[in-house]
Amino acid sequence: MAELSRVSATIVDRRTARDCDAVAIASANIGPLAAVQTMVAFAPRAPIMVEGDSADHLFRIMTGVVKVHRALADGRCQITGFLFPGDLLGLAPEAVHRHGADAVGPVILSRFPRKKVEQLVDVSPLVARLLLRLAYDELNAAHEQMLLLGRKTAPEKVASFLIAMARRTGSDTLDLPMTRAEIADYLGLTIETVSRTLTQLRKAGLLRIYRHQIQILDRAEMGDLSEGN
Amino acid sequence: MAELSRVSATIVDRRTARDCDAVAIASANIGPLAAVQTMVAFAPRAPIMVEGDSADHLFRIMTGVVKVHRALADGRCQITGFLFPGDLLGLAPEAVHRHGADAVGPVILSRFPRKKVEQLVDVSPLVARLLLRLAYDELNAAHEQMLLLGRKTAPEKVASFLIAMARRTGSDTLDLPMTRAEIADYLGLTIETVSRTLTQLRKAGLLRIYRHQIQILDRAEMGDLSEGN
DNA sequence: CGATCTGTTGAAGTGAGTCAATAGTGGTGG
DNA sequence: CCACCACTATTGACTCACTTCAACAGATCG
Repeated sequence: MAELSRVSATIVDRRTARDCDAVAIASANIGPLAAVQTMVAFAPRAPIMVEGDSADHLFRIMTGVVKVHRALADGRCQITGFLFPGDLLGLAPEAVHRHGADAVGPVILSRFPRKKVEQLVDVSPLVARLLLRLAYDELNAAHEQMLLLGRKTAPEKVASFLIAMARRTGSDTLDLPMTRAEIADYLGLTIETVSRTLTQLRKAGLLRIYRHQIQILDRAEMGDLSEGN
Repeated sequence: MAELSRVSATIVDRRTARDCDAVAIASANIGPLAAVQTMVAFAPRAPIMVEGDSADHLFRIMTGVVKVHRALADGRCQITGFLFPGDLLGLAPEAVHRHGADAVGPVILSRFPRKKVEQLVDVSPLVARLLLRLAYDELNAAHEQMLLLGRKTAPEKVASFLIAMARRTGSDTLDLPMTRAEIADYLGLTIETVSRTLTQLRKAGLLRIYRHQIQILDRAEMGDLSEGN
């Protein structure tokens, strides 16, 4: 793990109020776990978990965004999810990880020993319920993404992605932390198709784009597109 | 729910020894739940759950195969998974189902009230662990399928599917219960592409095909193909 | 024994990928 | 501080894997 020994002050200061809120909310949920956590920071693009790593820690995202992915032998990559402040990483009960996880931008995580978490599940039905709830939310998201990957067209995929991001942040003005390549690997497309589709949506008057800032102009139209209407 | 009042004897008798074994194994796992179960039977193609149904029961597949799916407004469908004897259905803790489930062939399920299950989670850490384990297994399968849907070619998809089915049954001779249309909706392809790809694999000497019976002749080659080598 | 559903095969079309050139951007060091 | 360099994004021309449309062949079932 490419772990940074010290957290740069500038990295922390750049975080938005929204991130802090999300962390605060998640802290309330995690309850008894708070006692045994350690902080860890990662530089942009640093690998947090590698496929095959032994899985002996649970992470919670404090600031920044993490991508979780699987790859084929020849390098083709599918990003299975983006994790945001408050989300958990490394819950799967396997001995070794079946997926990799990288920092998208600068990331700060809190880390718990997995054994402690498992003990808590046995002791506290509240923790068990929380983890079950989170697992099923993830499963639901995964199934939704399977529908996207298997059956949606490129414009529908991009629209779905932007709408989902807007729903998460609660704003129609997005500041995407990920590159076009990462969006492509998330949507099962190529960078070129993502780029072309974005300009196509812009020319149709649905978006305004300046690099990673994207503003959704016609939310209704975008919503219809994302659902295949 | 299109529920049959009586289970036809012929349906039951047609089940294989393998199915019965799977059920026996699953019964051992489910432990305390066994006391509150009811049996329900469904005819081939009968809907078991409809998107939007209230989710107040948990099912366990006793015999037969169930497909779980999501659809877009215009009818495009993605099958998110096939469930086999021993598998659970309807665990998600939402008030209403986000997915539909249909019987593929004749199906017998055992049904539990959801409230009872939730009570058990609170009382028994063993049940909590079991459900968590199952949820993460499903999540892992979903992520693997996302890699397939987003990044694999048609031959790789079909090979992956057949290898996975062979792994599940423990035999290289498969008797697929699902139609080409269902395979297509599971792999994000069309019926025609599934059909063409199967004949292509057959002509390459990797398969032998007679309708729903498929025999994997070259397991190594098929495995390589499924992993993108 | 016809009607209907499922599966196969062929021909033609197309959405997204590939290859390639160019234009922006951001970080680094002289 | 700015000039360079490497990286990211956009755009165009072309290709191709998969889809679509269509015809037909087997199964299955009343």
